[in-house]
Amino acid sequence: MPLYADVIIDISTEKLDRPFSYRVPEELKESVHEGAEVKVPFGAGNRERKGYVVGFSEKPAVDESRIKDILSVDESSVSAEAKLLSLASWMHRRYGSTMINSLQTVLPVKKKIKEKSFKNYCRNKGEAEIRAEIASLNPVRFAGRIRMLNALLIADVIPGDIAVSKFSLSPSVAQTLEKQGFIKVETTRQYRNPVAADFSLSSLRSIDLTDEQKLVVKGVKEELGKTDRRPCLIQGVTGSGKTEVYMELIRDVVSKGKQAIVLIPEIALTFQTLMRFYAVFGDRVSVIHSKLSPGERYDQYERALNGNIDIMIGPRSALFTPFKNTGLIVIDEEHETSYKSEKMPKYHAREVAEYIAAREGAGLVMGSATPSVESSYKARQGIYAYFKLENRFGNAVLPTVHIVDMRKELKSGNKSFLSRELSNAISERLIKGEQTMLFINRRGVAGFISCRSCGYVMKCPHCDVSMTEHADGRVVCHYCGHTIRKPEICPECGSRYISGFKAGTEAVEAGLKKMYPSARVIRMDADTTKEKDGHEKLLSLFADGKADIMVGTQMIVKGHDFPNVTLVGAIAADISLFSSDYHSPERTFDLLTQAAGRAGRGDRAGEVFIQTYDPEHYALKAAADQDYERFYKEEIIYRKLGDYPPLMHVLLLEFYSKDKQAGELRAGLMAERAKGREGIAVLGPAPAAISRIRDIYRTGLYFKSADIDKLTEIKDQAEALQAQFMEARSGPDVTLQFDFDPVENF
DNA sequence: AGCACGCCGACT
DNA sequence: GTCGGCGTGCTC
Repeated sequence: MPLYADVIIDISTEKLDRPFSYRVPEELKESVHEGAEVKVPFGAGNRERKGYVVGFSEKPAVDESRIKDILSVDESSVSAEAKLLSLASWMHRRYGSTMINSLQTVLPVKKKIKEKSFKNYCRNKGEAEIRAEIASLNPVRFAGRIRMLNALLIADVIPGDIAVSKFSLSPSVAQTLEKQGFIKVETTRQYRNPVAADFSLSSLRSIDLTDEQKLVVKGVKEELGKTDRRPCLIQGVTGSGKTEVYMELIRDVVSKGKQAIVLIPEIALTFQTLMRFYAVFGDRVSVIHSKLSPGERYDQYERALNGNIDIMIGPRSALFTPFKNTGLIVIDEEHETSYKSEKMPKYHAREVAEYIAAREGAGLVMGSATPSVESSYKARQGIYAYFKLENRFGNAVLPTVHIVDMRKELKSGNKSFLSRELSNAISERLIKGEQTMLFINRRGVAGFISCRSCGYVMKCPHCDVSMTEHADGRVVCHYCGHTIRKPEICPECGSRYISGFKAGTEAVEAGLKKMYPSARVIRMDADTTKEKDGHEKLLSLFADGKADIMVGTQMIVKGHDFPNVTLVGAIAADISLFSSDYHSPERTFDLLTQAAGRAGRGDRAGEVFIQTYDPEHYALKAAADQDYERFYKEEIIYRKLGDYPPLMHVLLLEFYSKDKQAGELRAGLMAERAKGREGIAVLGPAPAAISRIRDIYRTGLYFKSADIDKLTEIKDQAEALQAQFMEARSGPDVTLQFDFDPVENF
């Protein structure tokens, strides 16, 4: 039986960014594999081109007669691209996404490539000659050539895009003109460097390490020098100088001719962080982040490929930097949930980094003030090497943390969102001219509209969520964008008492303005930071002392230091604890620990108030005492009791369908097939927490096992079953996604 | 990107 | 007819 391979051709054109089928000759069957670099004949001229195998099929996708044979396989290829391709193939198998999805995750968008390589058409003959040529040419037959020659009389050099757009230059005309020697084609590639845009360095800074940092650097280097090196976890309190440790390790790796990748959560990727790296490593550093255009992004990819840079800083996608010889991967703020992808393939950067590091023989270093329970567990098991940084720079004093029991407040008649203690503290700061930060956990506190007579809550007709009232009188669904005008009367009972409850931050902002009319309040949430530099603008406004109080969501807790902030309040600390997600206590702990770290970063001691309806919760108490150990010990017990990671692995199958029954039916079938297997627990199927979005019904099916391989088997089985359904094309469409050790609530 | 094909004016 | 430039569309 003939075998066909899907090959993507290595030509940087948008239109070719898809696979082509090729026949695998008998003698190459052994050596062709997913991710392999192959030579194939391409196009009418059968020109030999480089390509990469991205998949296989037994049936030809197009008419058999059109399919050509693969010419050869380059087995020795260690090109960065081939490595990325095989990484994509690994992710495709590991996380159960389609090969195309994996490829799109790993490879940059090629479509903006035109902006990257400029073609310039330069005049190559004298004016007289050109005039003579124009005069001799028939103006009707050679219209294209004359247009171009005339243009050359005006300008010596004509950029390619202008030639095409203004003089409608076709490739055949350009070719003829070049052959006749009238023009010379120059291709310039210009890389945009997002780092060095607006400053230059006279000299590079050196790295000064404290004794404690030196010790950690030494320990990590020793570990990474071993042949059976383990990933290293550095637990360092805020302000202990983890970045210096990373930089020294990077300097060492770079001096050996290797490259380094530094992962940072997008939200923490500030200009300051970047500057620190730039000051030490100069323009051998580059960065990718979400604000870069596809073109700029692609340029950074090329710069890495060509060996123009040694260090890449960025969010989880920076893992796919095509370095020739990656020597070190650093994951800063290792516990951050943004390292888990929400799109297929739903990979975790930590896991992929481990895979890359093992394959490349590179070191993996992770750091956090509050490591994830998963990583801490591995460190305690000896799977990770563990290091600690305990000393802070200077003499920063730990803030005093108060836990405020909001139930007592309510009993004594205080119905406001602020406890008396916290509001007293705010008044005090206002008088002293010091700043206050108040944060609210955004989850579950989006505004909604309800009827006070009958209790009707307005829901989106397409999603299983309540709708949110906006300031301009519109009512919007935050999941699908469905927008309607706010109704005058309750559609259920006709009462006029239907009104909106504002989203958390908005309500708090309004409340504060009422309570402290003279205070200058800044609100920072998804709404107010929508515009391009909204985030930075608000932060610098606050840093410059142009506001007294900043209200916001999690985003205000991460990143910037404000020396004049001496008071931090968590308005409703336990909202996230109510979520059924097993990560909630951990997230609450992280958030509160970080929030507490915001208070008193200057020389004045800070104060922190944690308002809660659940003051006895271990996560809150541990955060108040800034006691990671205690939190971990308590948390790991709950994880054990609940059979959650890191002790067990979870696989979530997500079924999406327009037809409610079809999704449930298929989930039920797959649950049935998997039942009775040893060492695997099956939970569900059950409707998702949000059971419908955009008219698509969502059903979840969970599997738990201590052995990740067993879950992978389940995934493979489900994939095969799904493929059968796709083939049969019977009944309504049901799509299936896989999520290993899910982080977000489904 | 590069090649072929079809269109259309010009010329034998 | 048929030659050849020019623009368009496809490449397994």
